[in-house]
Parts: sequence; C-alpha cells; structure tokens
Amino acid sequence: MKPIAESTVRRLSLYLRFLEEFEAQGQLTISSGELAVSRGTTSAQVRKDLSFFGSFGKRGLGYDVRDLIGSIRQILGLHRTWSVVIIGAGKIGAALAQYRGFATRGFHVVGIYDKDPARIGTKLGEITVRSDLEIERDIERLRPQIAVLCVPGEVAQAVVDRVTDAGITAVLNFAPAQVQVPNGVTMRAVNMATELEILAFGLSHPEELAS
Amino acid sequence: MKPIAESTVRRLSLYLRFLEEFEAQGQLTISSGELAVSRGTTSAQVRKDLSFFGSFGKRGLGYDVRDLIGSIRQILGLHRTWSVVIIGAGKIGAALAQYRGFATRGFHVVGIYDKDPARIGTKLGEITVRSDLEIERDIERLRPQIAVLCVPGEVAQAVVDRVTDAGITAVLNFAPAQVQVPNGVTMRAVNMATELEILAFGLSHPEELAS
DNA sequence: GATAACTTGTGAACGATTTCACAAGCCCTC
DNA sequence: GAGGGCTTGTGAAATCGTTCACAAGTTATC
Ligand SMILES: NC(=O)c1ccc[n+]([C@@H]2O[C@H](COP(=O)([O-])OP(=O)(O)OC[C@H]3O[C@@H](n4cnc5c(N)ncnc54)[C@H](O)[C@@H]3O)[C@@H](O)[C@H]2O)c1
Ligand SMILES: NC(=O)c1ccc[n+]([C@@H]2O[C@H](COP(=O)([O-])OP(=O)(O)OC[C@H]3O[C@@H](n4cnc5c(N)ncnc54)[C@H](O)[C@@H]3O)[C@@H](O)[C@H]2O)c1
Repeated sequence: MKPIAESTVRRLSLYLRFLEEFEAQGQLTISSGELAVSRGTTSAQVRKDLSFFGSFGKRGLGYDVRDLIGSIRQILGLHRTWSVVIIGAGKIGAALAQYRGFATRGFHVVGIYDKDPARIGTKLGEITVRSDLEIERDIERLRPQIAVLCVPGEVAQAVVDRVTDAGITAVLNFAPAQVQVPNGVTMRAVNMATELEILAFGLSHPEELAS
Repeated sequence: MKPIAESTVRRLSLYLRFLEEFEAQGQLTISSGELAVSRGTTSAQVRKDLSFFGSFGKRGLGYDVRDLIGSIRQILGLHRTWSVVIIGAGKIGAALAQYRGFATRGFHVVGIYDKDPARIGTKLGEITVRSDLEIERDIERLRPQIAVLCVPGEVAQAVVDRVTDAGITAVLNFAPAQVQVPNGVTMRAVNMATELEILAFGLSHPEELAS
C-alpha cells in the first residue's frame, strides 16, 4: 500500500464523526457531496481519501452510512480498543483522564501517574493516581500502546525515554518541548500556544494566511 | 504579500520557542542549520520560511538570536498582547484558564464564563468564573479578540454565534463539533480524539503513514 | 587585498496533495 | 430492457509546499 498522507487520516476521523451524527439521525445512505459540505472539503476529496483503502460506495447511490462507519473504523484501527496511560496528573492530565470522548472511541485510560505525593492516591473519576515509580511495572504488566504526556516541558524527554523503554510505541505530547523518540515509536505533539499564535498571525495579517 | 502556508506559521512558532531557549543559554548567533536540527526540519526550510517576510540574517554569519526573536514575534503578532475569553469553565476550560504558557506569550485571559450556577463565582487561579449572561456585555466592554470554546459540542455552534455577534474575530474550538463562523472570523479546532486516532492509524498500519 | 571557509536568500526542480473531469455503474421509471 | 438522472472511482492536470543548488555576501587569516 502506498503511504497515506496525514491530512487524509485526519479527514477520515472527521468523516467518521459526521457519519455517526447522520446515523443517529437515522440517515441510511450518504453521498460524497453531503459528507463534504458538512465538513469544509469537496466531494472529490472525500472519494479520493476513501479510494486509498478500497471502494466503499455504490455508483448512483452513494455510501451506506452504517457500512462506511464500519469501514472507516477498521481503517483507523478503531475496531479494537487501545490502552492509554497518562503521565502527569496536573490540570491537563486530570482533564484528559476524565474526558469521556476518549472512552467512547475505544481509548481506555488504564493508568495515570504523578510524582507529587500530594496527588498520588487522588481519585479522578474512575481512576486513582499512582506513583510514577509504578510506570514501568504497569506498562510491562498492562501493555498499553499509547502514553499521553502531561508533565512539565523540562522533564518531558526523560519521561518519554522511560515509557518508550518500557514498551510504549505511541506518544501524544502536550508538553511544549521538542522530544526525540526511538525508531519504531510514533509521536504527535499538541501545542496549544502554537494554535493561539496561528490565530494571532491571522489577526495580524488579514487575508494573508492561506486557509 | 503572497499567502503564507499554515505550515510556515506553525514552524515559525517552533523556531521562536527554540530561539528563546538558545537566548536563555546565552547564544548570540545561530545558523539556519542549527535552528533546523533542533526541530525536525532542514536549513533550507528555515531560510525559506523566513524569506517570505524579509531578510533577517547575515551571510557567512547566520542570524542574531535576539533580533530574530524580535522579528518572529513581530511576524506572528506577538509584539502586542491579545485578550482571550474562555467559554465553559469545566475540566478543560479550567485547565486552560490556569495555564501559564498562554500568559507568558502575551495571551491574557480576561474572562471565563459558564452557565452552571454551581461554577459561577468559583476562582480559577487569578480569575473568577462569571455567568454566561455577561459574555456579550464583557466582550463589548473589554474587546477581547479571541474566544476559546470549552463547552459541550451540542452548544458549540450557539456559543460561537453569540461571541462572534458580540465582536470576537478569532475562535479556538476544543469541542468536537464542526462549527461555522461568519466571514472575517478565523477559527481553529483542536480535536484530541482525532490526534489519538491518527496515532491508532499509525499503530495499525506500520510503515504506511507518511511522516 | 586575495583567499578560504561559512552562511544566507532565492529561483528552479521536485514531490506531494488537491482538484478536475469523465467513463463506468446503479437505480428507477416507463 | 432502454433511457434518464445520479454518483462513484480514478487517471490526468493543476496547485501547493519542500528541497536543491548556487550566486552573493560576510568574516577571518595571511
Ligand atoms: N494546563 C493547560 O491547559 C495546558 C495546556 C497546554 C499544555 N500544557 C502543558 O501540559 C503540561 C502539564 O500542564 P499542567 O497545566 O497540567 O501542569 P501541572 O503543573 O498542573 O501538572 C504537571 C504535573 O506533572 C507532574 N510531574 C512532574 N514531573 C513528573 C514526573 N517525572 N513523572 C510524573 N509526573 C510528574 C507534577 O507533579 C504535576 O502534577 C505542561 O507541559 C504544560 O505546558 C498545559
Ligand atoms: N476534558 C477534556 O480533556 C477534553 C479534551 C478535549 C476536548 N474536550 C471538549 O471540551 C468541551 C468541554 O469538555 P469538559 O471536559 O471541560 O466538559 P465539562 O462538562 O467539564 O465542561 C463543560 C462546561 O461548559 C458549561 N456550559 C455548557 N453550556 C454552556 C453555555 N451555553 N455557556 C457557557 N458554559 C456552558 C458547563 O456548565 C460545563 O461547566 C467538550 O466539548 C469536550 O468534548 C474536553
């Protein structure tokens, strides 16, 4: 299979969200055009995105909503559950640990860790904060695939080294720090300050930011 | 000026972060190559990004760290402060309201609003949660430029309509909902479930996600 | 002031992604 | 079962973003 652009995967995730809304409204079938206008893209883009993975529609009719939901889930790897550990039970870590939007998509938070004794033992929704000393043991025991990093930037690299050594193969990093991961580990960074800065750029340069 | 790609703006924000670290370490001058390796890009990319806005370096020598920080701040619109309101004082809104990474970059949270009476009057760090009924009056009085949306997806569109009607011109949306904004308003969405799903795709299809 | 060692700024080449455009397929009606 | 009206799937074209490659400028050294 040829390499898939990240932009394609991101759109598939959005299509899935929309399809679920259409399904909830009882719509049985949908055309690439309907799927496109709801999101800000074109029908050709929708069809091209799907075409990388196969042929899911019926010419003249469109896509069966329920089938396409199943197909996109399969493509994205959401037909199974994924286990997630959160490192850092501060403000953002606590918010994420209690975020229901993860569980409903098959991402189960199996552990949250902090090194501050005041936080260890605290309950966040269903789950209890554990000591960071237990990170390695728990990762080896529970075999989570994904680590979400919510620690201060200064310790981000050290923490990533620990979790990847213990067997984590994907990292979502909220710390505003550039961290290196070993080969075979995927990493994504969410930098909220950067998002605000892109807005500020747009406000400062009307009409100049390619949308 | 020709339209600037979002990828360029995003990298400028990262260059700025790195330059600040280099400045803190007392480094006076830096080459495009040094700036590139720290981040995962190339020296040509760094120079090209900067070249859209002018010429900031000295051939043979590189860039003056302090000057370049000033230039990038100017480009991004960070030479001034921006006022931000947060709508929704739930878990994520509360975390963002207390996030110091915004203030240090010139984004001042001037108000946070909720419609839940139990939350109104609560203190989050320096700032007190106010009633959502005061959103319009405050926006007209304080003239913030940016609204950060931390409300449930079902009400996101209604809230965006309210804040843009009141004069907000940029929106950062954390709700997993596709919302429409009027012409002249910029919007960005941060969708954490999508980020996890991109990781899941990568885990499910090793070697197939173009990096 | 000539030479060497660097580094920038930038057209041009390249590669990737999006858009276009249309043949092929499906459903419905007559 | 033929025709009309839709819609998909996909090569080809167009657009957009990144990388290459090099002339030109700077500093240091002799
Ligand atoms: N608060 C936000 O809204 C927000 C937004 C974007 C990014 N971030 C980033 O997310 C990170 C966390 O932010 P926060 O606001 O939650 O900060 P916080 O101080 O509330 O939480 C950080 C937590 O990490 C813990 N910690 C420190 N070192 C650790 C270690 N080695 N192992 C385990 N836990 C450790 C601390 O004890 C603390 O509880 C920071 O890098 C911040 O820049 C925060
Ligand atoms: N918690 C997370 O980590 C997280 C992560 C990503 C995205 N999100 C999204 O962010 C949004 C908020 O999530 P949360 O976890 O903070 O939920 P939450 O329920 O803790 O907070 C939502 C808050 O919005 C308030 N609200 C509802 N309607 C309002 C209105 N019309 N005006 C003002 N306030 C109103 C509610 O009273 C509540 O306090 C949701 O859309 C969620 O999907 C949350």
